[in-house]
Amino acid sequence: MTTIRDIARQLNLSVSAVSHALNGYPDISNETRQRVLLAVQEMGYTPNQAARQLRGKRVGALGYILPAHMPRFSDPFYSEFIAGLGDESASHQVGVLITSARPGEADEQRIYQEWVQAQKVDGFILNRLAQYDWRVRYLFEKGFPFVGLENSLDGIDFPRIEVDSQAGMHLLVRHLVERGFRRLAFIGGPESLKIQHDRLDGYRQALAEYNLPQNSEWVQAGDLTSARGYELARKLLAAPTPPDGIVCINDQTAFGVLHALNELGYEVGRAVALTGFDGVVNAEHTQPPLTTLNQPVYEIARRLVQMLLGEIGGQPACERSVRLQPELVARASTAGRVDSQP
Amino acid sequence: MTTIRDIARQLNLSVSAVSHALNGYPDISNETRQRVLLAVQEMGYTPNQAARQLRGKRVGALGYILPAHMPRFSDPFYSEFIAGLGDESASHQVGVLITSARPGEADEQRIYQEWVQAQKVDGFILNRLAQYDWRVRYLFEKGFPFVGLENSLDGIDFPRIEVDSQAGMHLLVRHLVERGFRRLAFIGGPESLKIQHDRLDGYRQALAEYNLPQNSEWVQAGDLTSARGYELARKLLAAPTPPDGIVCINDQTAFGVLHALNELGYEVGRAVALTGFDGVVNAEHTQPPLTTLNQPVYEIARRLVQMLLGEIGGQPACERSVRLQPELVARASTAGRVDSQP
DNA sequence: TTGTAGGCGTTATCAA
DNA sequence: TTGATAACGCCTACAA
Repeated sequence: MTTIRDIARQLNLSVSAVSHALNGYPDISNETRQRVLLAVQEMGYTPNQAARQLRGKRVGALGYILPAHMPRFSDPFYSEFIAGLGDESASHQVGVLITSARPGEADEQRIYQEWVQAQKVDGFILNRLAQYDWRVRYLFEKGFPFVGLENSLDGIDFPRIEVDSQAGMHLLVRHLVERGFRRLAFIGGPESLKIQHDRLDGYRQALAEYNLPQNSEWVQAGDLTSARGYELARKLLAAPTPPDGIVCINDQTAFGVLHALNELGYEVGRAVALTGFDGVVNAEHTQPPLTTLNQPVYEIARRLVQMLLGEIGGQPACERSVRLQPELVARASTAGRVDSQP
Repeated sequence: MTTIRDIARQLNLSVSAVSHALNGYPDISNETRQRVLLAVQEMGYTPNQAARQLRGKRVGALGYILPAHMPRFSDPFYSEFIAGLGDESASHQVGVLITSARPGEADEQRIYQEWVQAQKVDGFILNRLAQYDWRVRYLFEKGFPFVGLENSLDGIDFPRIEVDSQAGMHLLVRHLVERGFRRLAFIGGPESLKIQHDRLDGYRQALAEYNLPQNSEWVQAGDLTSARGYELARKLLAAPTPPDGIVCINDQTAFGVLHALNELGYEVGRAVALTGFDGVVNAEHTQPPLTTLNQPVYEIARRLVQMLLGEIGGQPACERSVRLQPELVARASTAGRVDSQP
């Protein structure tokens, strides 16, 4: 491994001269600097991260812990999100250290603590925030930099991006009403999740506003997977008064619901409407294509990295909280109501 | 930050005593060891990675560079794969350092080099191998540990998992023939990719074996995305002699093809058959559900991590090359041929 | 069984 | 403008 000493020896310079030349200090002759740069090129030298870090510099890595609930964890949201994190951090010459943990389990806590303690990363990106989130309180208390997608209710003001779920749900419900659907069910996610509350509240408020019937049986708690969406859809449709529209907390859930609807012979978009939330690419290619609320996942991920790097670099973003409006993407799954039971 | 010295001071011990106690040396009294362990617990001490690494130990991170071709990169294959990498590495107390780079571009090369040079990671996991892969040659030459999903043709024997694409294609084509489909097209990926060659070869061999018609217009080069699958399907079906079956290199491509087929009014599974490759969860929920060759992506990722850790720890796997057979998952998209043109 | 000392590669401080 | 030297936190011979 080529070290800074090798360069120094090669050029008959001192280590510190080389270091200065490399780190852009102004007190080095231009000629020397050129010689150093050349040698670095030729000998293929890259500063050793560990040594640098030990000396008090940044680690050059951001932490992200994938909330993988289950072994066969599969959600295109995350490939987009991670690609966004990766692209943006690569462009700033930092990496993203990733591992996965089942949310809420002891392991998860251990990993966060360890990465903080051992200084494995310079900061964290959080998503899938809980209403009251242990991670937020812990990191804040430690003074460790972090940013989040969504907020928590812990009363801590951290840099974050929020997607206006409630406004989105209003858009969606209005759209459904306009297309003639009135008996709207909601398939959500785990109780503890912040987005579950926001989206469910949005759904309820919108129902009230448009004088739509409310029915506690129409609200089901899923787990953000297609498999669960599939099951709950069958359950909903077997009820005495089945809904004529199903609003899902995310696209992945909607895919499962769509499967069930197709299998049961419903004409989706006509007899029953269906909507998702996220705007993943796959939603465009379902049969029928899925109406959804698009969040610019890739851009959000990039922005989060920017905010976090600012935070780490000691330049806290002037705007602590960025609020984005999801965009309604109307597709055939909500084409318009026509009575035709299977 | 709590350091090993803090612990030592607290207990009136020397640093090395603590170090020994922690690293399981036998020359420490049991009582002392207990006291140390307790203090470590109480004071929340975790060894500093950087210092440890500088001292010649492992970094505690594996590298994976996501081959993200495009901004809105979205493929459930990767969320499964990354979850597998994350879960397995977490259980061995190491992380996965991830970034993304467009395959083949200069950036990609720079990142690999930098991570090797700066010792950011202990080893690499490669996938999407090219027929002749720069990364394989580079890492091998540097003596840097790595494992791969798929092989390359560089004549280098590295630890890897291979999925028998050719056998898989045989299964698939036989299945299609049995169901009455004979004019089979193939939508593949970029020329340079190893899997493109393997799967295309498998397709061609199987066609020959079953005396099926070959037609160069039926072989299209996509890019593994749904969007491109959608376009190419429309092109294929507009041809003078359209196929009655479309074999896709991966599920994601097949999703786009399915969209096109549905849109054009084909009865998928009857008039035209469609198959994917990967076995992502979403393939189960399409309309109709997609016949595909299942690879145990999650398990593969875990196994790769195990192999890589063995390699790093100086215990090269006895089996350098694990060969897996993909499993045919027959679903409605290949139900059986019935003549009914739209 | 415990303590002392040297060094891993960098950067920062100070002196030349 | 450059050079010597001291940390950073940890591990490990070797000495006590």
